[in-house]
Amino acid sequence: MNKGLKLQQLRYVLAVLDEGGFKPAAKRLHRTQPALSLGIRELEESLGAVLFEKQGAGRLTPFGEVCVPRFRELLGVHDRVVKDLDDVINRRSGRVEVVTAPSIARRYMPSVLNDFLRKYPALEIGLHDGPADVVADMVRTGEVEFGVSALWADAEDLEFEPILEDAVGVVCHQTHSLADANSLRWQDLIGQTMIRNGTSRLLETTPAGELLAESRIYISEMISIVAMLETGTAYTTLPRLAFQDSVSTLRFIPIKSPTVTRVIGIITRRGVTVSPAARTVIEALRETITAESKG
Amino acid sequence: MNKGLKLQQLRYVLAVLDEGGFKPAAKRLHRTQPALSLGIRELEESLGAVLFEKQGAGRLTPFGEVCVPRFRELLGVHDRVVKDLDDVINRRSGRVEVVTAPSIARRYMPSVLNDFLRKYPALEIGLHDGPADVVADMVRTGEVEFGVSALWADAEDLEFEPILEDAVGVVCHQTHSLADANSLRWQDLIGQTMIRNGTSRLLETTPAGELLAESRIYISEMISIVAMLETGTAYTTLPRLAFQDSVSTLRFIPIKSPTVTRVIGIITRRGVTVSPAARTVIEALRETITAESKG
DNA sequence: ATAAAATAATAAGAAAAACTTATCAAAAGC
DNA sequence: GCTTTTGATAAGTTTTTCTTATTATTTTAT
Repeated sequence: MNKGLKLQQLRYVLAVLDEGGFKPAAKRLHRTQPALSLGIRELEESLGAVLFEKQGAGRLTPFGEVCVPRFRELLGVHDRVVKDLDDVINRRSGRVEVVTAPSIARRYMPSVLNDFLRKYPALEIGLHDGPADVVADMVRTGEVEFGVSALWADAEDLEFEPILEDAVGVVCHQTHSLADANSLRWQDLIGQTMIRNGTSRLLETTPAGELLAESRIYISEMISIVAMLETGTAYTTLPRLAFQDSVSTLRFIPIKSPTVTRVIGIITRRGVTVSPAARTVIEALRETITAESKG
Repeated sequence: MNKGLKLQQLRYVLAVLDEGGFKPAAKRLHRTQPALSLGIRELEESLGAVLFEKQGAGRLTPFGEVCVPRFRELLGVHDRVVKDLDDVINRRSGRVEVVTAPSIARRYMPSVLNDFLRKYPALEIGLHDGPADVVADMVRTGEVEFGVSALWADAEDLEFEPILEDAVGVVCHQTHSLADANSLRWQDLIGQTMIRNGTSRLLETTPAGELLAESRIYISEMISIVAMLETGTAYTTLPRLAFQDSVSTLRFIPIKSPTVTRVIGIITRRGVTVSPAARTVIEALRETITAESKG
C-alpha cells in the first residue's frame, strides 16, 4: 500500500457518492468525467482495494463503506483547519498581548482598545504596563508581541519604530516659586531642590545635565514623588505624558532651551513579524495618536 | 485566501521545524532544498501570510505558531486514516458477518472459526444460521457479507458459487424396516410412511418425486422430525450433512438411483465485492471442506 | 427483444504542477 | 575581513493531472 492520500481524490469519491454518479460529480467539481474516473482509480490502486462496484451508479464495496467515513473525517478536519486559519488572518479570531509605558496605557490605550473591540468583535487583547526596561524584557521574551515605550539603550535584538515625541518639563506644586512661569530655561532651575526620577536621565546629555549631579533625592514611584512635590519644597522633571498621571495641585511648565523630548515608539523583536491582529492594534494606536495630537 | 492545503507542503513545514532548517529537512524528505523553499512559499501565498521569518534557521512567525499545531493535527488524522485502512486491507482489523445453513454452522464453521481467529487475531466474526430462504434474505439485505447454503431459486440479485455436494438419503429409526439396508432405490420406499421436511423438494424433479405426492406429513423443525422418527413408524429424507444434527438411534441410508444431491455454495450479492476479511473466511471454509472430505 | 440513451472506462495528447540543477544573495562563523 | 552556511531565484525537466475523443457496457424505452 502506497502511503499518502490525496485530498482531492477523496473529494472525488465523496462527490460521486453525493451526486450518485461520476458525471454529475464531475460537473459539481468543475472537472470532466474521465478526470474523476482516473483520479479514483489511482486512489484505489494506491490503497490496494476497489472502492466502487464495477457496475451501477456509484455503489460502494464493503471496503469503500469502511473508507468513506474516514475520508469524510479527514476532509472535515482539513476544512476546519482552513477555516480557522482564515479566521486568524482575517482577524475573526486570535489574541494580542501588548505592554506599554503606564502613560501610554492611560492616555491612549483606552481609546485604542475600544476601537479594536468594536471593529474585531472576535479578537481578544491583553494589556500590560510597566517601566521601559520591563517593556523591553516582555517583548524580548515573547510574552507580548510588541511594546510601546521609550527605548533607552537600543538593543540589537529589538526593533524600535518611533511614533510619538514627548517633551520634558518641570513639575512642581502650584505654590512653588517656579509654578507661574509659562516656560523655563535650565538656568532658571539652578539652586532649586530637584527630585530625580526614572525619566531624569533624559537630561543627562543636555546642558541641564549638571543639575542632576547636584540633585540629592531620587524617587522611583510616581505616588511618592507627588507626595514630596506637594510639600512645595521641590520640583522634578517629567515628560508631559507621564505628568498627566499626577494631581491637579501640581503644575507642568515646559522647558525651552534645552528642549528635551522622550521618543516613544513601537518595540518589537528584531526579525519577528507581528501577527495580523497585532498589526491591527499598532495601526489603531498610530491613528489614535495622530487624531489626538491634532484635536 | 486560496482554499485547499496540500498535505505535502504541510509536511515540508514540519520537517523544516523538526530539522531546524531547509537543507536537512529536504534531505530527510528526499527532496532538494529549492523544492521545500518553493513549496513552503506557495503554501504561504495560498494562506496569505508568512510562516517562517526571513532570516535565522527556521524560526516561525506568530502566525506560523498558530498554524503548526493545526498542521500537525491534520497530518495526524491523515496518517491514522492511512493506517486504519491499511489494517483493514491487511486483515488486522475488521468484522465479518456470515450466515450459513445450520448443518454447515455445526459441521464446518467451528474449525473455520478457530483457524480464522488464530490467523487474524484482530478480526471479529459474527456467525448466524438459518434455513436457505433466511440465508438468502440476510445476504440480500446486506446484514451479512455472504451466506453458505443451498440456493433454491437462483435469484437475479444473488451470486452462487458451489463449494460442496451433499447427498440425500433416507433417515429412519434403527428399528425401522429400512434401517439395515446399505443403500436404497426409490422403489424400496413405496408404501412406507414418509415425513416431508424443508429439504424434501430436492426430490421434486426426480423419479422419487411421486413419493412426495403421497406423503401426508410435513414437519419443519428438526427436533419434531426426530421425535416422530423415534416412534419407528416413519422415515424422512435428508441431505447427509443435515442428518448429522440428529441422534444416534437414527440411521442414514444413502439413496442410489436416483442420487440426489443438494448443492451448497457461497451466496453473495451480485456485483458486490466482499471485503478482504470476508474473502479470508471464504477461503478458510474452502480449505476446511477440502481437507475434511479427504480425511 | 432490440434500439436508443446514458454511464463509465480507455487512449492520447495538452496543461499544470512539482522537482531538479545551477546560481545568487544574505547571514553567520571564524 | 574572508569563508562557510543557508535560503532565494532562474531555467529547464519530469511527473502529474486534466481534457478531448472514443469505446465498451449497462440501463431504459419501445
